[in-house]
Amino acid sequence: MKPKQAPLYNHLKIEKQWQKTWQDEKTYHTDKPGKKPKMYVLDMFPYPSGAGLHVGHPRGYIGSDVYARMQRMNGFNVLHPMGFDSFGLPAEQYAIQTKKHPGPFTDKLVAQYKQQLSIIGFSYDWDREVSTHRPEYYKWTQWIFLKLYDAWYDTKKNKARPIAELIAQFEKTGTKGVHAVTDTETTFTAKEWKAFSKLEQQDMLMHFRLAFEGFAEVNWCEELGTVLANDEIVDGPDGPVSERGGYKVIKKAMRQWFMRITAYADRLLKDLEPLDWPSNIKEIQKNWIGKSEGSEISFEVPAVQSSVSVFTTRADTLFGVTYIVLAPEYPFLSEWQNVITNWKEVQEYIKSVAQKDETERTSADKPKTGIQLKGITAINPANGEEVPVWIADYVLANYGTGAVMGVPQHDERDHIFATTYKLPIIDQPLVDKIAITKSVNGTIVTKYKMRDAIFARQRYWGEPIPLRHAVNGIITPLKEKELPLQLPNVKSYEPSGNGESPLAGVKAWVKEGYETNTMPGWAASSWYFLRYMDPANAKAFAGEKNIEYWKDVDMYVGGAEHATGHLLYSRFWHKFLYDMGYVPTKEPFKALRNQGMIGGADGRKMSKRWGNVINPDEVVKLYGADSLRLFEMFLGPFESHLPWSTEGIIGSRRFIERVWRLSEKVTDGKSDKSAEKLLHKTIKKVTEDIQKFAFNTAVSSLMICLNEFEKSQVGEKDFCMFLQLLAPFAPHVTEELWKQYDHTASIHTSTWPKHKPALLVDDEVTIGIQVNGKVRGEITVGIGASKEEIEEAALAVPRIQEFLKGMAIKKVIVVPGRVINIVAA
RNA sequence: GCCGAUGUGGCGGAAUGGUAGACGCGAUCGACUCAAAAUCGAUUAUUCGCAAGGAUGUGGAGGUUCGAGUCCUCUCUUCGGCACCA
Repeated sequence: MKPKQAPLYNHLKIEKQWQKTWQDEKTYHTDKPGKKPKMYVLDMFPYPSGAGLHVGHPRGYIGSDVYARMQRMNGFNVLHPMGFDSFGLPAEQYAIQTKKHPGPFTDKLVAQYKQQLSIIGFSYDWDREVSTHRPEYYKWTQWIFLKLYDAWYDTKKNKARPIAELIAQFEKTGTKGVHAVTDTETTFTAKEWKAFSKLEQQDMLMHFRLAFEGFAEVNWCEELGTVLANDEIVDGPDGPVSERGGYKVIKKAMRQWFMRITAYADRLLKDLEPLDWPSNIKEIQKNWIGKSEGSEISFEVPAVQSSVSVFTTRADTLFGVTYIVLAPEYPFLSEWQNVITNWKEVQEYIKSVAQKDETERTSADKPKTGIQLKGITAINPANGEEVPVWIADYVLANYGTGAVMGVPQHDERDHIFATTYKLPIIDQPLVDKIAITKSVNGTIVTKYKMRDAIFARQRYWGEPIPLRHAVNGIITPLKEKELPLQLPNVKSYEPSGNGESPLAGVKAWVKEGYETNTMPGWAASSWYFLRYMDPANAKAFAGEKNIEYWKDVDMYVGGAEHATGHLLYSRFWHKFLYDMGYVPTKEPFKALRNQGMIGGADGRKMSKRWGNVINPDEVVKLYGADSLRLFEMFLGPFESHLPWSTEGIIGSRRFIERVWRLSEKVTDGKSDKSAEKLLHKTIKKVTEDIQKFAFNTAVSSLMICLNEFEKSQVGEKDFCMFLQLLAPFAPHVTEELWKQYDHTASIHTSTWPKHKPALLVDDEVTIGIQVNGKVRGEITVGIGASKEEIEEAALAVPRIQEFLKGMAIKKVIVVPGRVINIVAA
């Protein structure tokens, strides 16, 4: 029954009221693991910043919410959670400036953010909210870190294993040869292993652990007394300077923690293939991992009774080698100094290269420099020819072997170098790569461009790394029951001035020997999706039953900018957890969709600087959350970057008002046949479109349906089905209208409509008539009309006869239901 | 430089090789109104024409096809990713 008198559409009242009801009644509550099929729909959780939301931010959330809502109505047990990635820079900066603890400030930001989200009407199960800066959460981030610390990668079994098993192997049989992942020479017997000091054993094991300590070049600013990220540095007149203050920035090797993501390079590449991800994201990850297959070939250097091993993907050009080039950092250079006759100049060259920064050195279009190592030559193993040995800064020390063979005839860079230094360029026939590699005793190898990831920040507002350093250098991981290792209070949030984090200034902390680095931003976000499965669990990062049931994320929605960061790190951690038996799936995110950004109406990025920021709170207040949601979905393809349009949202608002007004003329009886037929077409279209994230065309088809409804008689049942189709987009207004038709339960837990196939078929169809491929008219024919009948009818049209006058019909093509093309000359 | 996208009315965009421009915004005209707003109706790719109707048209140049926005070749624009990775 419809209400006697419909009130005016008041979005403020309706939206507030239903948001409260949904919250009170836990309409979007996720069921415990059971028989119901699961559907995990996840948003990339936000990083709460003081700036708050603009209308571009919720776009992805709206898309995933529409999807989640339809799947809920489809009968799935939907897990659709939200949380906050709450460690990081904004709160850190705030703490430095105000000298106040970032905790309360972060809590405030989280609350603010949540408030902004809540008025948009998302169907999140807020009972599962997580914030990564809370000790209950980061206890498990630390726990996973310890598991990584206590693991190594077994390249034979191609999986991670506990480090204890490696130690047992060392004690029993020792080890032999070069480890494929770490490139470390480890040759010792069991006896020798036992004779190692504790520290030596620790150092050796450090080459195997998946979380390990090492040294890395960082951007160091002496004046600021801190390490800077790449984007905090700008180019100055004499090399790089800090963005803030313009102080000189140099490269400095510092102790760091790392994650051995390179151990997983091949699996990260291979397992990408079957994922339902946007192809460009897969492509970006693929390029980032950068697999290349080639050969390692050894060139004898008789003068020093040694050899240089080069890596090449073009072993087939081996006969064209005219010189060998080493990276300036090539490890054995100083051992050869007595033989190198121009050692002084060589040394100077190496020094000058060291002063250049990374970007200066690696920009492809800068001139190539180098210097010959006089006094030594290398022997080409293919033909025994003697070739000169050079060092040059276009060769990178940390890729391949740090040495390359120069083939100017076939390599552009070598060609430039050879031309610059007047080295010979010779043309030799190509040979078979594999055969030549074998014949010169080389090996076929696979290399990756991807590097191990630095896992440390010299900042306060991050997870403490749960390790103790003893005075003698021995590192002891904390026991599980000692977790979480909570962040201590500090006097100053500023970096310490000698490159260490503010934790280094806490006496009690240092006395305990705790690690003073904190974890990077990507630690917490690499596993948060698992925590949502069982967010309150105090005994595990998530309970087994929950993990078994929820398994992985079915639909993940977020920005494409995480392609080589978060999305890669999460996959790495997940694979590790899989290897160790903690999760049942190899991949965390089965399907991924990227939302496009919304720019300012002026076509520029939405930013305070341009004064083009639109605040969603104001839009919601003025037009309503339903209008905002509908408009953001209608604006254009989900993945496209689109400009905001304040005029445009009026169309969505009008649409909702028209739906509201239509409800007044809905009858108890049946709908017109035409209206009913279109409704069922719309059901099919909307269902398919939401399924494939084509929200803009789904909304468009709802508009088309409404246009027809306004011209027809519409029955209550059909109108309610229409409301159901609209419900994921405009949850408030549809709930309000739905409840006016004697429904006690929420529209959002109702069953998604199914189209009747019989109603999709039309009796008649209008098709175009083409003459020689040009449209000259149209006819309406019965759906069952044969090709002959259509042809006859088309030829009977006077206008067509006019066109065909004086021409002979050569051929007639009939495409049923579409077009008829008459070919004549 | 390499890899991947992208280009359609005034604007956002739609279109399994089959009637290009759905849907929405904007605009123009009309109805309602004392008037305005809101609402409703009509028109709205360009161009020639009084009209009927014609010609042109999906960045550009070719091609395949009865038929191309869609497929192929070359090329340009814009945007992302990587960037001396041998």
